[in-house]
Amino acid sequence: MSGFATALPAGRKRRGEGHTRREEILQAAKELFLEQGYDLTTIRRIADRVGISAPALYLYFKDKEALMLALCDQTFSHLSEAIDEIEKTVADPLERVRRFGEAYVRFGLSHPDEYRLVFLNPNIPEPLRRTGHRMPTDDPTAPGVGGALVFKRLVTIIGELDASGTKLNYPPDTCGELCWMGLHGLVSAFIMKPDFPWSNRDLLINGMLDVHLKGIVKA
Amino acid sequence: MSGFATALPAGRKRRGEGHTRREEILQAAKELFLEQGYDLTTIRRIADRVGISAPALYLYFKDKEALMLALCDQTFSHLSEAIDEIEKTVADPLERVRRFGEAYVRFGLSHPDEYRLVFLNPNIPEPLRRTGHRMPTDDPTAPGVGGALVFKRLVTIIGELDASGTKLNYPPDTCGELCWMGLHGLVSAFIMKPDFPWSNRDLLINGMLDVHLKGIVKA
DNA sequence: CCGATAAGTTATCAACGTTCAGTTAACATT
DNA sequence: AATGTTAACTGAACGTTGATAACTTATCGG
Repeated sequence: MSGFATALPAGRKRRGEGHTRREEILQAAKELFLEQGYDLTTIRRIADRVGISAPALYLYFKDKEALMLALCDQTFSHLSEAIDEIEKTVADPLERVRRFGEAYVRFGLSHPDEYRLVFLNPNIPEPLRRTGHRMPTDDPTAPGVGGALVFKRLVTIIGELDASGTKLNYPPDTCGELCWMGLHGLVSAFIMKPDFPWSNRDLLINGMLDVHLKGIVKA
Repeated sequence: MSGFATALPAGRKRRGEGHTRREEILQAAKELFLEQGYDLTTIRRIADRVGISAPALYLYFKDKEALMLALCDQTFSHLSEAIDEIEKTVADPLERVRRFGEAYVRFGLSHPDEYRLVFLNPNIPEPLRRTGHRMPTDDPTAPGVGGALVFKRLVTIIGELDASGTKLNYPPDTCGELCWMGLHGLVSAFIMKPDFPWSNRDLLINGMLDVHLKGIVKA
């Protein structure tokens, strides 16, 4: 047993100059997805950038969708780490919620393609669409669940806000859902209509956070 | 001058049994888009359902994107009519905003597929996505502006709220954007994750409206 | 009937995701 | 050192896609 899931047998040299072809592919795909979006990024172009043929890509990923989902999970784990950091360093529950919101929005805006794929993609190919966005699943290792887990953590944090004695205007679940919906609407709008003349971006982000934080806790 | 923009010269008979081929195409495309989404709906399948060949479709629409945009406008004109009704019957500015929000959410929830088509279709062709949904345009006859016009009307209504003397926490534009983003997040969430165990739907709708109305006007 | 034009066809294109069948490179064993 | 095995890879091809070109048919006014 190698203990090195996706690697070759130990000592084995590879064709390409890179050491882990899978990582090379992920990197190239990530660059291209970010440059041109999902649709315009073709398997052939990814392969070209890596320096291999298109079919070689299928040795590492079942299809284009699996490749993108692998990238999504990889990306969402970064957001999850940012939330870990907040939970470790921020004590005040209300401040935690705000910091979560800031991190969430920042993440969405700097990873629009991954955000789109996970949170607002109804046109995903059939097998993926059948399971919605995998939210109902309870297997955290399944591909594509990163977004759902992050959402659940916000609900948890707001639940702690309630437990810490802060009086809420709605049940904790409802507060969490409202807050997430607001942030999600904000991020979606920026992503889907980037050229629209929105008023100042930071004003909108802070405004959304203020509106929801004030609206959630009892006056 | 015929006054019948897309029609044939008066008295002219058509090949198909339908009277306006363009409408037939729109109807078939709408059904297929709603059944299978944008990507899975092919030009050939639309043509099949209408009973014509694929290239014939290009006699009526420049490309697949233009067809989609025509559908978007058609759908959103219905929402626009509902807003006309509110503006005619509701005098109080704050109440107008709330009623707008209710109508917007109701529209989204009762036309989830059309809403998806216009506001959260990330697999829309790249050139279309780059321009958002053409929100920046100021030509009201241009295709694809239906959603944008509705949004602008909210901003206008909130602007009147400001003009009527109610003090706002942010500029009217910003208030409108925040409010729309919140409602959009709400509708999107319900549409995209209908199976998620959300808390009570009406509680969330009213909660979102309360949160934003209270957050927008000065305490 | 005729010329014009609207409406539609077949044939075809390049590009896409993907699969197939075969080839090369690196190892373990003899 | 030759051999067999297998991972890694390639070129050619398949079936579809959106879209175009070139051509045909139907319907009209005159």
